[in-house]
Order: sequence, then structure tokens, then C-alpha cells
Amino acid sequence: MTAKAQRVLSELEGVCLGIIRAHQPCTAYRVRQELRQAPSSHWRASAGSVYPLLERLEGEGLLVARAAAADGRGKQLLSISRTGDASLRRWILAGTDMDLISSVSDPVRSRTFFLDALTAAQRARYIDALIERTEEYLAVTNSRLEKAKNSRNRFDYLGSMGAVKVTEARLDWLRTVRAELARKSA
Amino acid sequence: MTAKAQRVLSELEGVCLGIIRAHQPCTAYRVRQELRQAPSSHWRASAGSVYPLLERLEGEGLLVARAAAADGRGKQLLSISRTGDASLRRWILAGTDMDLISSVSDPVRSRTFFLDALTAAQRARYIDALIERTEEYLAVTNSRLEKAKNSRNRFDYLGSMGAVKVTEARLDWLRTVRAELARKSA
DNA sequence: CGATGCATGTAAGCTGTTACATGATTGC
DNA sequence: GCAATCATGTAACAGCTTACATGCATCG
Repeated sequence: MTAKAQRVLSELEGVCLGIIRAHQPCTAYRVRQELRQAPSSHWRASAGSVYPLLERLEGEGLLVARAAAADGRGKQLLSISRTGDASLRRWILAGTDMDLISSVSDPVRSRTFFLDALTAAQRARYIDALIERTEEYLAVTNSRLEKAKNSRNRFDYLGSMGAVKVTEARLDWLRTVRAELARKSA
Repeated sequence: MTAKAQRVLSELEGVCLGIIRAHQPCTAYRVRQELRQAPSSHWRASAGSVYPLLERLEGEGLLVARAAAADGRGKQLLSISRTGDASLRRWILAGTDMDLISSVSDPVRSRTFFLDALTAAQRARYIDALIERTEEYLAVTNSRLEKAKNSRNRFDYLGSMGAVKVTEARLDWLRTVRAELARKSA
């Protein structure tokens, strides 16, 4: 009823709320762990961001905290409130804007546009290194997909599948680039 | 020889240097335009970021500026220096770290993991909207690919191809998600 | 001669980071 | 009893954004 808390959450706020919803009741520490093992390493999940953020969400009533019984560390168990649930839904549904969909920043692709700054030999070594690392990353996302198969939340599986499919496409593209460069220099 | 300017450039710095290298001599204004029409809308290319950034790069000797003849607006034409070229190469070659490759943040995929917070009807509408927007975005990237075919820089084409391939994979994945949801709810 | 686009810049603020700091718990 | 991990927090800073501000150039 209050006009408060009707703001749209930031990316990190939405993700944190979602993590808590899926694992409640859990500690802020746990949220950081989940963030770090997410398919994207975009979030460093630093203490300096996560703790103040969760405190803020609690202050706004989106989270409720209770002290864990008999924990000298002052462990706080967080759960999502009814208001928090509504905020999470709004955050998800607000995610269909064009500029959000096209906002994916890809450092690898960015660099591709400027590859003529390198010598042919440098380029070849660079692409080879990229392909190797991407293969490693694909293996990581694939093993996460395997694990997600047994998740009680089927959206873990569908989300992980997205990471795999996109990584496969990236790998495919990098191999095409390599082939193209080899063709031209031969 | 100096230890200065041996730092690794930030993402935006690298991209700006690359843009200037490809279009030199050009104005800061032009750099902002190029950033905005890039396949990823990640960079807002705000004046508050671009102008100070380019000033900094000029101060470090990576860029050289000269005033455009007879321009009352104080138009500055920027070019990349030899040092700048070396910095750009270092920036590209430093881009093979695992955490850079896995740092791609995808707001759409993030939300997927939390879709059980929605009702089945909300989910269906949400996914439909996403697919529609992604189709639009694919059309945009495809038309950019067409344009890049005639670019004198073949890496424009290869980079645009990456955007198209990854977007196609995303679209494919979203359609799978939609089909999967329809199957389960039926 | 007025609107739109070109061109440059500043100030305040948001969001996240690194680095530091503290202390309890658990397992060997 | 010591190391690793769990658990929470703060201070300084980095990087980019929005919003504001200015003024010339070009075209109809």
C-alpha cells in the first residue's frame, strides 16, 4: 500500500533476492557463494557490495532476518517476505526491454573488432588461446548442467542450458574466425 | 622505456582506442556515436565518461589531438600514437583470462533461474515477450552484418558474425524454454 | 531565424570493487 | 592447537551514469 519499495531492483539486487528465495533461510555468506559459482563470473560478490545491499533490502522490508539459535558469530538467517516476492516478480517482468536484451557486454567480441592491430602471428596465437579457454569454460558450464538435472528447481536446468548453448555458439564462432584467418593468410 | 602507461587498459578505454584507430583522425563525439551503434548497448557512451577518458589517454600519450582547422567549436581531431598502438595490442592480448571469458553478464539468463517466482501464465507471457524482442534484436545484428560485409576491415564482419551467431543461439534456447514450459503445463 | 545536430564539458551520484579488519567454528 | 572455512563488516576508491550547461554549424 505504501508507495515505498515500488522501485525496480538493480540487477544484483534481483539476483540476490532470487538466490535467497531459492535457498531460504540462508546467510548472506551463502548468497555470496552462490553468486560466485554462478555460470557468469560477472559478479565478484564482494562483501562490500553484498552486505550493505542485503541490509538495504531488509530495511525496505523485502527480506526478513532472524538470528540463528546459538551462533556466536551473529549468523543471520535471511528469508524473503511477501513484499520481497512481489518485488522479485516485478524485477523479472521488467526485464524485457530492448536495451536490457542488447546490453550483454562481451569482452571477447569487443576485441575481435580491433584484431587488425595485431600481426598475423599474434592473432593466430590469440585466437588459439581463446578457443582453449572457451573449451574449458564450456566443460565447466556442461558439468553445471549435469548437476542442475537433479535440481528440484527445473529452471536451474533451463538456465544452465542457456549458458551451454551460448558458449557452444561462441566456440563455434571462434573456430570459424580461426579458419577464416588461416584461409586468408595461406 | 618509461614504466608509465604500462598499465592494462579498462574495457571502455580499449574499445575507445580501437575505435579511434579505425577512424582516425576523428572527434570524441564520433567515438561516442560509434559506441552507441555497437552491437552491444552495454556502453551508454555518456559524455561524462568518454570526454574525461579520452583526455586521460591523451595525457598519457596514447592519443594525439590536433585542433581542426577553422572550427569555432574547438573541434579536436584525435589519432592514436605509436605508444597507443602498443597499449591497444597489450589490451587485446590480455583478454584471454578465464574470468574475462566467463564475465559475460546476461540479464535474461539471470532471470531464468528465478522463473518459478512467477505464475505459469506470467511466465508464458514473459517468454513470449522475450522471444519477440530477441527476434527484433537479431534482425538488427543481421543488418549490421550485411553492412559489415563491405567494410574495408574484415574484422568488422567477423565480429558482427559473432553477435549474430550468439543471438541465434539465445533465440534457439528461448524457444526451447517456451516449448519445455508448454509441455509441462499441458 | 529557428530547429536539429555537432561538439565539448562539469557535478553529483550510484554501484560495485579491492583491501582491510575481526572473530567464531570445525576438522584434523 | 592450528589451519581452513564460516561469517560479518568498513573505508577508500574506481568507473560509469544521469542531468545539466554551453555554444557553433547547417539546413530549410
